[in-house]
Amino acid sequence: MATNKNFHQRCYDALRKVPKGKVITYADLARYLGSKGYRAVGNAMNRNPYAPVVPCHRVVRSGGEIGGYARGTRAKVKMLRDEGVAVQGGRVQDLEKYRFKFPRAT
DNA sequence: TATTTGACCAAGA
DNA sequence: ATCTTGGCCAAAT
Repeated sequence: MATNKNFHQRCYDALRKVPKGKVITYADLARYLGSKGYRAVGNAMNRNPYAPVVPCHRVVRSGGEIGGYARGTRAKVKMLRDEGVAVQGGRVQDLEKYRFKFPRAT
């Protein structure tokens, strides 16, 4: 079962599956892990920025707002735009369009 | 072991 | 629209 590894580790593993040009919300990520620890997810990112292998910058808030980032929200926005995500007014436009959905176990 | 912290969320005033 | 309050979870102190 997936609950063996540490919560953080699972966060990184799941986040790694998010393709470029897509984003995911903290809530969805937590929900995918079978938990409601939205904050724990963000905490994991903040504490352990596994650098390039884990695209922490693709995680945004539920309302489409960018949220925080270890190196500043500015940098986060910049990267998202660079990946093709429309960010304006401090939030993602057409969140539903860019939102990534995890495959579910069959 | 207990308390604090945080890149959050939703609802209320 | 902004601000406050309560809730939620795991890691760090």
